[in-house]
Amino acid sequence: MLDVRRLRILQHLDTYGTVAATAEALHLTAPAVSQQLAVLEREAGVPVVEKQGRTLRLTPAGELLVAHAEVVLGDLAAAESDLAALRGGQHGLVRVAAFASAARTLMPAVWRRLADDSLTLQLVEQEPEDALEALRKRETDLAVVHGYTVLPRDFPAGCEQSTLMDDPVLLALHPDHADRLGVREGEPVDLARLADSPWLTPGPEASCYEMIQRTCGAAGFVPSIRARSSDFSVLIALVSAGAGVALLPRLALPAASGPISLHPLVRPVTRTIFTVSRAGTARRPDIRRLVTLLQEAAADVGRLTTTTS
Amino acid sequence: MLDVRRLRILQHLDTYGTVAATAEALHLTAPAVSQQLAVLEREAGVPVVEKQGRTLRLTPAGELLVAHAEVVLGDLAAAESDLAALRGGQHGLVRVAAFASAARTLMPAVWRRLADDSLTLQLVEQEPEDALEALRKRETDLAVVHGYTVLPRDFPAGCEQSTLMDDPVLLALHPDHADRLGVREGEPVDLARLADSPWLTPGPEASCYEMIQRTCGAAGFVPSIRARSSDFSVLIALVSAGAGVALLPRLALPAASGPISLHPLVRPVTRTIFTVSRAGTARRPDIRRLVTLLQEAAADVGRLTTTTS
DNA sequence: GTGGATACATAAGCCCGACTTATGTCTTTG
DNA sequence: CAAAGACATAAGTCGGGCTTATGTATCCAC
Repeated sequence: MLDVRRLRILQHLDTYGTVAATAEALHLTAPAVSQQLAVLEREAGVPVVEKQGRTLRLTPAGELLVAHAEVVLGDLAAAESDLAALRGGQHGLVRVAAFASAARTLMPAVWRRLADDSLTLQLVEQEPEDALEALRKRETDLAVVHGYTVLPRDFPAGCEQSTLMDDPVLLALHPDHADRLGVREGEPVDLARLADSPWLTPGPEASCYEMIQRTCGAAGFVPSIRARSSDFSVLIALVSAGAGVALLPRLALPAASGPISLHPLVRPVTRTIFTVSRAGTARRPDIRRLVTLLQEAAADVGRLTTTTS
Repeated sequence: MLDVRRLRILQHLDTYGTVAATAEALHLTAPAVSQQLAVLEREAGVPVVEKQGRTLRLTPAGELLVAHAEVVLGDLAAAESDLAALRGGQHGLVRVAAFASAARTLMPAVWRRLADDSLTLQLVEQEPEDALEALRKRETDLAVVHGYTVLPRDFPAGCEQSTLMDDPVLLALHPDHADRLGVREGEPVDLARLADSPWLTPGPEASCYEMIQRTCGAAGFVPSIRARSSDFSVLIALVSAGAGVALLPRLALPAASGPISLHPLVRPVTRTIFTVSRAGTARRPDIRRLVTLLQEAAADVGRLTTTTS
C-alpha cells in the first residue's frame, strides 16, 4: 500500500517546487524529503520525479499520484473535521484569507452567527492575488476574493469556487457636484460626464485601479488622477471635501461618511465576491459550514446595503 | 493527521468483528491491533470502540472513521491501479469470484478479450452467498452473482452492483416427451402440465433448488423429485435419457448435449446476473475495466445463445 | 458455581525505519 | 572560474510498532 505521508511529501513538492522549500513547509530537512521520495519511487515502481536542471520536476506518474493524494488527504482532513464536529470540541480550525472590504463587512457577520459554535476561525486580510497564493500553499483553507465584470478573476487549477454576492460599483460625488450635474442621490450617471473631473483612486497595485481605468476607458476617456490612496475611507473623505470623484464598490464604503452622493453607473460594473477552496477540502464539513455562513452573511449585507442606499 | 494504517485496522475490525480475526487478516498479532486501536483513539480524541461483552464494538465515531477509511483506502488502491496501468506492468491483479455457469461462459470470453492486457485475473468459482461473503472480507474484488425473479438476491451494505444480463430459465424435456405434450422445440410450455412428471433438480443447497420449488409452486404443484445433482450436465444427461424433466437457466446448459428439447415458460422466470464490488473499489480502473469486459462478454453470450436456440 | 476457554489489555524488549548531521556531486551564476 | 545553490548519499541516532509473555474479564459447559 502506498504510504500516505510520502504522497503528502510529493504533493508538497508539486506545490513548492523544490525539495528545500518542501522540507521547510513540512518541518523536515532536505535529505529527509529526498530519501522519502526515493522510497516512494521504489514503492510506485516508476520514477515520480526527474531532474530538471538542478531542481526536480514531477513525471506524469508523479502528477497522477499527486492527483490521488489530493483526494486521499482531502478526505483524511474531512474525517478529522467530522471527528471534531462529533466530539463538539473547539477544534475545526478554518483559516480564512479575505480582502479588506469582505474582512470588514462579511466576516464580522459570520463571527456573530458563529456564537459558541464548534468552528474556530483564523482570519488574515489579504488582497485576492495573495489570498489565492496562500491557498495554493495551504497556508489558508478558504480565500474570499473578488473579480470585476470588466476584469474577471482567473482561478488557479484545482480550486473550487462559489459565488457569495454581486457588489455594484458606485460613483461617489460631492452633493454639490451632483447638483451641478442635475442628478439626484441614487440616480444613475453616465461616466462620460465625469471625463474632465479630477479623480481619486487607489494605487496601481490595487485591482480596483485597473477596474477604474477600464471602466473610464469604456466610457471614452482616461481619468486624470488627483489623489491616490489604497484606503477607501481616505478617498471618501476627499470626495466629501470636494477634492474630486471616485469609483468604488458599495461594500468598500465606510459605515459613516461625510456629505456624499452615491450613484450607480449607466453601464453598470459589478464586483463579484467568491469563496475559493482547494479541491481537496471540498469534503470538510467545517469549511462547508463556513461557506454557508458566508453566503448567509452576504445575503444579509446585500439586503441591508440595498435597502439603505 | 490520522494514520491511514490505523484506519485500515479499524476498518478490518468492522469487517471481521474481533481483534483476533482482524490481526489474522492483516498478518499481525492481537496485541498489535489492540495497541494501534488505542493509539488511534488517542489521535481521534474520542473512543472509537467500546467493550461489548468480551468483544469490541465500534462507536458512532468509529463508524464515521470507517466510512472515511473506505474512501481513503479505495482511492489509494485506485492510485496503485493507475500506476500499474501507467507502467504497463502486469500488476493490477483483480480477484474474481463467480458462480459456475458464469465462470464457464462469461469468464473465458473475458479472458479471450484480455489478450496481453495489463490486467491479471484470479478466478475462484463460488456460489453467490460465498462470493459475497468473500467480497465482504476483501478476499475477492469482484463477485459475479445471480438472483432469480422468484428469489431476488439481496446485497450486503456498502456494495455496488451492475447488471450483466438476464438469463432465462428453460424447461428441458426429452424430445419424445415434447411430442407427447404436442409442443415443438422452443415453444413455451405451461409448467402445470409437468405436475406429474418426475423432476431432476440440484440439491437443496443450491439456490436453483429453491427457485424450482417456487416456480412449480406458482404453477400449482410440488415437484416430485427423482434425481438430484448439483452438476447441470448430469441433469441434462438424465433428461436425454428420458429420466425426467428439469428446469435450468440457459447459461447453465452444457455446450454439447444429447437429445433435448428446450422450452421457455409460459410465465417466464429469469435469472439476472450481476457484478458486485465493494463501494471503496469503485474508483479502481482495473476493476472498472473488468466490469466493462464482463458486460461485453455478457452481451456476446446473450446474443449467441439467443440466435442459436 | 467453578474450571476452562476465549477475547482483549498491558508489559517488556527488539528491530526496522525515518530523521538528522555531515559530506559529495552537479548546475547555475556572477 | 569561483562560489553559491540544489539535490543525493553516508552514517548515526532515536522513536514507534511489532512480537512474546503475562494479566484480567467474560462466556460457556458440566
